[in-house]
Amino acid sequence: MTEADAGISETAAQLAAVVERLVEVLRRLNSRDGLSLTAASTLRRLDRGGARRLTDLAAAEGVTQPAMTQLVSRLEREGLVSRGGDPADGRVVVVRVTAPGRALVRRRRAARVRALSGVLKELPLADRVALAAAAPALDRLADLVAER
Amino acid sequence: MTEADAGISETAAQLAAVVERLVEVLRRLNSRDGLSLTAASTLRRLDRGGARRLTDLAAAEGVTQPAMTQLVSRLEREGLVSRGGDPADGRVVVVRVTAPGRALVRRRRAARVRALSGVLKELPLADRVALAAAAPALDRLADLVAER
DNA sequence: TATTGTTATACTCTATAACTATA
DNA sequence: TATAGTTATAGAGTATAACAATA
Repeated sequence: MTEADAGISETAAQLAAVVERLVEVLRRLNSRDGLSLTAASTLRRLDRGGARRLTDLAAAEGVTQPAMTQLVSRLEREGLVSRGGDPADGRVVVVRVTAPGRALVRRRRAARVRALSGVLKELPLADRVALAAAAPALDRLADLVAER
Repeated sequence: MTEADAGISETAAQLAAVVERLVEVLRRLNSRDGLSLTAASTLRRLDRGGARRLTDLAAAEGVTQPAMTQLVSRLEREGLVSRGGDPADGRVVVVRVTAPGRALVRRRRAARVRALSGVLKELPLADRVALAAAAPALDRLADLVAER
C-alpha cells in the first residue's frame, strides 16, 4: 500500500464518520420544519430550472411517478406549486412553482445561511479557513457521488 | 461590516449550498438500503454505547416514546435488537443490539468507507488534502449544531 | 401521583400494481 | 401499443392522545 492510498483510507474513514454525524444532525433539524427533503428539493428544482413535466420531476428526484403525483398534490394543496396542461399533448401535466412557493424557497435558504453563519462565528478562525478552503472540494465530491 | 464578517457570510453561503447538495445525494443513497436514518442511528448508538432503556433511546434519537416502541418492534422482528426487562424495575424495557445487528452496523460502515474511498481517488490531490484538513473542523461544526 | 411503555389513530411519504386517457 | 398520469393498496415512520402497569 502506498502513502497516497493510506491517506485516502484515513480521509475516507474520517469523512464517513463526520458525514454520519452531520446527517444525524440534519435529520433532526429537518423533521421540525414541515417540508420533506424531497418536497424541498422539488421546490428548489422548480425555482432554479422552471416548469417541468411531472414525469421529468419524478426522474430528477429519484422517486416513482405515483410518489411525485402525490407530492405535487400536497404542494398544490398548500399553494406552493400549480398544475398546468400541455396544449400540444393532452396527457402531460406541467408543474410550476407559485410566488408563495418561491418565497418559501428563499426564506428557507436565508434561514439556513443565517443559522450556519451563527455557528461559524463560534468556530476558531483556523476552522473557518479550513471549511472555506474545502467547500469547492466538497462540491466536486458531491458531483462524483451524484454521477453514480 | 468587517473583513471577518464578510468571510463568514461567504463561507456560510458556500457551505449551505454544498450541504444542500450533499443531503440530496445522501437521501437517494439512503433510500435504497432498507434502513431508515433513525433505525441506522439507533443501531449505531446501541453498538457504541451498549444496552439502553427505550425511553433513553427515544430521547437520544429525538423521537417520541411511541415512535421508538414501533422502531424497536420492527428491529426486533428483523432480529437486529432484543428486548429485555430490568429486574430492579418492572416497567423498564432494556434494548440490546444482537450479533446480527452488530454485523450489519459494521457492514454498512465498511461499505460507506469503501464507497467514499473510491470517490476520493478520483479527486485531485489538492482536494483530498483540503478535505482531510477540514474533517476536524466539520466535526466541531457538527458539535455546535448538535448543541442547539 | 409520576414514570415507563404500549395501543389507537391519523398523516406523510414511499412503493408496486392496476387503471384511464391520450398519442 | 406505448406513454403520461392517477388511483388503489400496503408498509415505514412519525405524532398526539388514551391507556395499562409499575413505582
